[in-house]
Amino acid sequence: MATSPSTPTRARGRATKAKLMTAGVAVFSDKGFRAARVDDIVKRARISHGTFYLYFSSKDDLFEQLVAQVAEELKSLTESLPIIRQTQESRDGLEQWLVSFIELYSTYGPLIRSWTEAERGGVSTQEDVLGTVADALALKVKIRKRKDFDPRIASLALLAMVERVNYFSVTGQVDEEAENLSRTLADIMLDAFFA
Amino acid sequence: MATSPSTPTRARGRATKAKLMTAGVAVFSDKGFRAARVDDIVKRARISHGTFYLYFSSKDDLFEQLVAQVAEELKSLTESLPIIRQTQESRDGLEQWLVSFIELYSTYGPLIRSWTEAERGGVSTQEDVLGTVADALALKVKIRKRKDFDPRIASLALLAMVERVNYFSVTGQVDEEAENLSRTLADIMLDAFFA
Amino acid sequence: MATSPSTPTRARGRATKAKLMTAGVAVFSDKGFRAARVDDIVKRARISHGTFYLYFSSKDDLFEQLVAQVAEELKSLTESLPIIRQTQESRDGLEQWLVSFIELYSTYGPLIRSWTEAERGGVSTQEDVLGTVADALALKVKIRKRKDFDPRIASLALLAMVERVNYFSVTGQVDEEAENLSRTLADIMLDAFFA
Amino acid sequence: MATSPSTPTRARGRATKAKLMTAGVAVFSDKGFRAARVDDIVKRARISHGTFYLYFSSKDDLFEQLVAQVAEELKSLTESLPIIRQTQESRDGLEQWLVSFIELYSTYGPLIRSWTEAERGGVSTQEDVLGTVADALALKVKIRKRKDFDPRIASLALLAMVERVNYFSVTGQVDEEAENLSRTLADIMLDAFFA
DNA sequence: TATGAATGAGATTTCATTCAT
DNA sequence: AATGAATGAAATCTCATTCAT
Repeated sequence: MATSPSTPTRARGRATKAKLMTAGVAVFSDKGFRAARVDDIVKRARISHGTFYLYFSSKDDLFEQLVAQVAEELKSLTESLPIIRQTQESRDGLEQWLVSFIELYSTYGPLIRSWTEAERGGVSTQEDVLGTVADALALKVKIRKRKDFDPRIASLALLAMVERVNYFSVTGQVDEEAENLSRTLADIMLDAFFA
Repeated sequence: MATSPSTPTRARGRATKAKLMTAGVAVFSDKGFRAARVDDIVKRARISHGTFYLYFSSKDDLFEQLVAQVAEELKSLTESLPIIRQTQESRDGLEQWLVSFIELYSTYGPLIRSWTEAERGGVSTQEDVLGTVADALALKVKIRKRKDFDPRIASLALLAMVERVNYFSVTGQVDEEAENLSRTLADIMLDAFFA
Repeated sequence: MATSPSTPTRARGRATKAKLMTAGVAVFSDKGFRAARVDDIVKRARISHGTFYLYFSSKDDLFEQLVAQVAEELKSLTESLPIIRQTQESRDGLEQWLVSFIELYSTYGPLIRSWTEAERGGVSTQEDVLGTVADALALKVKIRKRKDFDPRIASLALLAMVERVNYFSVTGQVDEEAENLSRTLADIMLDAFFA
Repeated sequence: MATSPSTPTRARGRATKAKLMTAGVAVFSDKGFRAARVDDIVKRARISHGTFYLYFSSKDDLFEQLVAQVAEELKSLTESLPIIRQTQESRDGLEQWLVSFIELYSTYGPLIRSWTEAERGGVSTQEDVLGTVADALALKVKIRKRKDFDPRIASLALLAMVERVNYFSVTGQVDEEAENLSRTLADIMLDAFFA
């Protein structure tokens, strides 16, 4: 239908749009895509109902713009992933990277979780976030082939673990300090890869 | 509001209710709680609209009854979890158990994923499925204390991994045979626990 | 459930809400609470269906707000009731007051009659309109104690009579001019009180 | 539509029908015609849903049969009303009659109140119960014409009073013994008629 | 650029009545 | 004569989007 309205040109307009996007992350995270009401978003942004459609052509449009934003940040993140070998250096590098990963997930995790739900036409599933990162990870892990599984699955498995534990950490179902978690998880990952 | 209508007394009624519950699992899994239409459910069950409300007082009610059913099955599953040691026997037992776990997830996984979305009043999140099973697993794993993490987190992490990989398997983003997966995952778990 | 939506801030909104309340009185009066359709109300107000729920969270909510409005007007009415003695002055004052009472009943009588029907939880019955006014009346009537009845019952009885006759007048089962009625009723009341 | 099913021929059938009518009085009285659910009625009668339609072709049909029953009893009541003059004998007779009237109202009052609500096609209003009785009463009262109102209005007014007070007595908003009430009301009536 | 109000398509829910046993 | 189950038309309510100012 209507294409996304043009980007606001003045400072005030940009500020309004930013407020709406921040509110969008919060509300989509809280309630999921479907349950999120445009009303919830505009209330949280303290913006009027009509103004929303000045910046986004629809609820979908807002979601897509948020996704694009996350994708952007994810891209830089995966690109910063170091080569992983069975060395102390790698361990430190991986741990460091996991801190960033977890940080990103603290902000966007629940939003990403609502990804699937928002898919319209089956497109988004393939653009799976974890899958993408896992593929990058698999390429960086210098691991010997094991007869029973390939690195891609292992990467996916381990990232899933990271994501989930972090999710529990964010929602308070597990209370460990972030720092602690990343070390623990780095340990498990390396143990698993190089068992 | 209205309380859940009484259980049907005759065979025909019980069959109808069962049909509706089966259809419910399918539709909630497909679309998530919010997007699922009562209409979708009754159409799939080939039952009239009004009949739905003969057995469930609302869409919420159906969901809650499904959750209760899953919880029940999960309970038996966790109870059947064997003690896990660093032996070949344990490996086989765990692998076997994972097959059951994965099977359960094949049926109810997507439903469980729509859990959060359906929560009304924040109750459900705490009754997290994985969390519950993870706690049971932690108790069964005979593992030496590692300085940096307790078995509960490890269990949770590993189950998260299992769940996620299985989810990818179900949705076709990873294609491995179930049998293969369970062995792979059992390997990773034991490696991680007893590294 | 949902709480009553907030009051409109601008003139147009207030006008719309007023239109809906006026239509509500008419429709509830015509058909009673249960038989009244939200559809009837919005059609009469020439307002769209969705707008109704912008101002009232439900049919119940509209009814409750109308009841509150009636209660408000009744309060002023009872407060304006003069002291009643066996004098010509009192007779005139009472007659005058009855005119107001009848006028109020012409507007809200049928609505008040649908009170009982709408009661949810048995609250409304006790807040009986006539009862309230009768109590006020009993306090204002300077009457000697009669051995067989107290002023409160007499007041109630007489007001009931007034209400009913007026109702018949409104529905055309009795055709007397309003002016005529109030004099007649004032006569009967004073005769009864001071017989 | 369907005409009323034929009267049951056997004892069991008659008992069932009686149970349904009793339940009908109770439920219509409690909730009014519209709000009364067939379900409420059959539950109270401890009869199955389907059986209801064995005896009554519709909810309306039940109501009409109940009305007919009340009308019957009312007819005998009005016929038993004595001539009323300004004598002690008349006072006693009227009081006695009011006892019967109140008794009838204790049973059917709330049902009669739901009369108007049930009217379909404006027929019932004219068959107003009080109106009918009032007319009978007016004929029996040997009263001199007052310049300002005719006996019919006075009768109606007074009966309305009687009905209403009795209604309050039934619902517990006034607590006087029935015996007491009838004397009080007889007093007011005669005072009013023969002031 | 911003807003409060209005809209209406589409969802959920109710309940008198019919059906099969 | 009795029953539990099924039906579907009609009602209530929701909410993304558009409109007028």
